[in-house]
Amino acid sequence: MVSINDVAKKAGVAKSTVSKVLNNYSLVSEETRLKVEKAVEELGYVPNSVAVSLSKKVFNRVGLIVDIRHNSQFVDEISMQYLTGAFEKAKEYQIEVVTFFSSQFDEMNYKQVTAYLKSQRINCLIIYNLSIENKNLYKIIEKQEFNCVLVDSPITNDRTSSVSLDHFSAQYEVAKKTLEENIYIDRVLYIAGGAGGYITNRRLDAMRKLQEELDFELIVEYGDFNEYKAREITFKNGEKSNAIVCASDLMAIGAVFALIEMDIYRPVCGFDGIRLMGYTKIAMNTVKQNFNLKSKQAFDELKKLLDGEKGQHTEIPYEVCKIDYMDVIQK
Amino acid sequence: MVSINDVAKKAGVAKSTVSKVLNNYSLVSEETRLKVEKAVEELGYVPNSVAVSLSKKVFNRVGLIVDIRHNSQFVDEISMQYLTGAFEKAKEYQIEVVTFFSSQFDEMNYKQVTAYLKSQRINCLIIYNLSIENKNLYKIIEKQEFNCVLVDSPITNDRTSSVSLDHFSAQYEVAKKTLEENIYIDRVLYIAGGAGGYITNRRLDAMRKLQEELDFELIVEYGDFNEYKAREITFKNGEKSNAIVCASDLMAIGAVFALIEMDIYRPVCGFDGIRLMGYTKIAMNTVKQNFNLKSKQAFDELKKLLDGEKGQHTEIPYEVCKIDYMDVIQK
DNA sequence: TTGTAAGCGTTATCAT
DNA sequence: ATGATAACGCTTACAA
Repeated sequence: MVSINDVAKKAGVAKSTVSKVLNNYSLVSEETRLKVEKAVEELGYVPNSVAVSLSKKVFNRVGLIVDIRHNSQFVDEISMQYLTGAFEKAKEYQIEVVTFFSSQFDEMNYKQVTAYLKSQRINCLIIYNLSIENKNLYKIIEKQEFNCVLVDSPITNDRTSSVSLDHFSAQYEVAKKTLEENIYIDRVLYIAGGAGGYITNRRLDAMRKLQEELDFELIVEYGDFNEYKAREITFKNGEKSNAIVCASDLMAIGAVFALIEMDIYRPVCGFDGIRLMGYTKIAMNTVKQNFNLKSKQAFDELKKLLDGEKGQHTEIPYEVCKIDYMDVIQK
Repeated sequence: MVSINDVAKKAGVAKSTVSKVLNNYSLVSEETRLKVEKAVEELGYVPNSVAVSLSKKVFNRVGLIVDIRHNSQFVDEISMQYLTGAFEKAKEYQIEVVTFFSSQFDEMNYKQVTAYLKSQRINCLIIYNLSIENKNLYKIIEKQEFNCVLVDSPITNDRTSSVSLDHFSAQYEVAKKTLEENIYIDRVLYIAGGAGGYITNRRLDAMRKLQEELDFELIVEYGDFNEYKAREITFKNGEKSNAIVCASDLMAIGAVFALIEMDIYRPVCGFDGIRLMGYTKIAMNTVKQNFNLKSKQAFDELKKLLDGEKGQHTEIPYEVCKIDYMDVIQK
C-alpha cells in the first residue's frame, strides 16, 4: 500500500507538507504543491481513510439507520431508495457512511448503542422512520450527543433536524379526493399505521378534520403498516364501510385484494406512492413522494448541522395521484 | 470517549494487558482477566474499530458490491435481501462491511479502484451479479489482490469463490415444465439477459438443449434484464411464438403485461422468484431462490477464504414453482 | 504472566 | 513556507 511517506519521499518533502497539500492549506508554495501533486498522481496515492479518521480532530462519519422490521416485504423498495440517495450525497460531500438496520439496536440499551456508534467514530445519524418502540434512538436524539436528521419524524432540537412531507395535509388531500369521487360516503374505514406514532397521529388528525367537514362515521383500526393486518381488518370491516383510507400503499393493496376476494367494491386510497402499486394494476389515489430525493435532502440538512446551523424542520413536496404501470417501468 | 487507557487505569494494569484480555490471549491470569472485564463493563468500553483496523496486521473489511444499474426498478428487492443477509453474517463473524454500488467504479480505472478500496482497508469483496461490462472488477478478481466471492458469476481461482445456483439445470427445468404444460409448442421466444454474460450463456445452453429435445424453433432476443425491453420484444415477437421463456421475473412480467395488452395468451415463465410476482396475481412458473440465504452463504465462503482455504464453487438450491400472493404477504 | 515501546497512516502543533 | 514530532487508539513483538 502506498502511503503518505512514499509520496513525501518521491516529492522530496516532509510528510506533513504532503498532508498540507492534500488538505489544501493556504501556506504552501506553488512549486511544492506541484511536486506533491505529481508524486500523488504517479503513485496513485489515495489517503488511508481509516488513518485519517483516527487522526482528525473533527471527523464526520454518518450512520444511516434503516428500519426493516415491518413485517411487510416491500419496505425494501423504500429503504433501498433511501440508501442510494444517501450514498450519492455522501460521495458528493466526501463523507463516510455506515449502514445499520434498526433491529440491531433492539437488544442494546442506550449506553451500549452510543458506545457502539462512537466506537465506529460515528458522530451523525440519519434515522429513517423512527418507530415509537425505539426508546434508545429517542434518547440519543434527546441527549444531542450526535447530529441527527430524522426522516418522517417531526422532532427537532439544536442538533436534530427533520425532513418530511406534511402528513396532515397530504392525508387530508388524498382522502378527500378519494371520498369526493364517490357519492354516498357515510362510513369510512381508516387503516392507520402504528398506534401512538407521530405520523400516525398527524394523519389521524387529518381524518378527523375531514370527518367533521364531510360528516361521516369514522372507524379507525391500526394496521401497523402491515398488509396482512390490513387484509384482515378489511375482511372484518370492509363490508360495513363504504370507503377505505389506508396509511400506506402496502396496506391499501392488502385491503383491495381482500375486497376482491370478498367480491365487493369500495374506493380505497393509499399513501407513499411506491412503484409496486404500478404492478398491481389497481389504479388508486395515493400520496406520491420521492424517497431518493427525501434522503438526499436529509443529507443536505445534516451538512447544515455540521456547518454549525441549528436543527430545523424541512418540508418536502408530495403529489396526490395514481401510480401508473407505464410510469414505473419506463425509466 | 472511553479508551483502552481508561480501562487500563481503572483495572490497574497496562493497556497491552487489556488488549490481551479483549482478544482472548491465553497467557493471562484469571485474576487480571476478571479485573479487566469488570472495568470494561463498568465503563461501557467498546474498542474503537477505526484504531483496531489501523493497528491490526490482518484486518478484514469486506466490500459489498451491489449492482443497481439495471434500468428495471425491482432489483431493489433482490439487492436489499443481499445486503441484509450479508449484514447479518457480518455481525455474526464480527467483520466490518462497507457497501458500494458498482456504478461508483464506472469512471475509475483498475488502479484507481484498487487504491480506493485499499485506502478503506478493504481486503475482501462480495460481488453480486458481476456484469460483463465491469472490466475493473474482472481484473481485480484475476489479479487476486483481494479475497472475492462472486454471487451468480462462475469464476473461481485461489482467492475467489463463487456461489450460485445451477443456471443450466434451473433454466432447463422451468422452461421444460412450462412448455410441457401446453400442447402445441413449435416456436419459443427466449428473452435472455445481457448478451455475453456468463449466466446468460449458461441459460441459453439449457434452452438449446431443450430445443433439441422438444424440437421447436427458438427465437432468442436479449432483454438485458429490463422489463421495458422485454415488453417491446414481446410486442414484436409474441404473436408468432407460442410460448415465452424469460431469464428474469421482471422481464416475464413485462412480457405478460404486453401479452395482455395484445389480447393474446401465451404461456410465460420467469426466473428469480421475486416477491413482486405475488402482487401481479399472475401465476407463472419461475425459479425460486432465497437471496438472503445466498448472500449468507457467500459470506460463509468468504470466511473460508480468510481461513486459508482455496476458492471454490458452491451451488445453492432452487425450486421451480409459482409465487403465490399469500405466501409473499404472510410472513 | 505482565509491562514497555514501536508501529499502523494520518493530522496538527510547534519550531525553524 | 516547510519540517519535526506528538498525538489518535489500538496491537504486538520483545523485555522483564
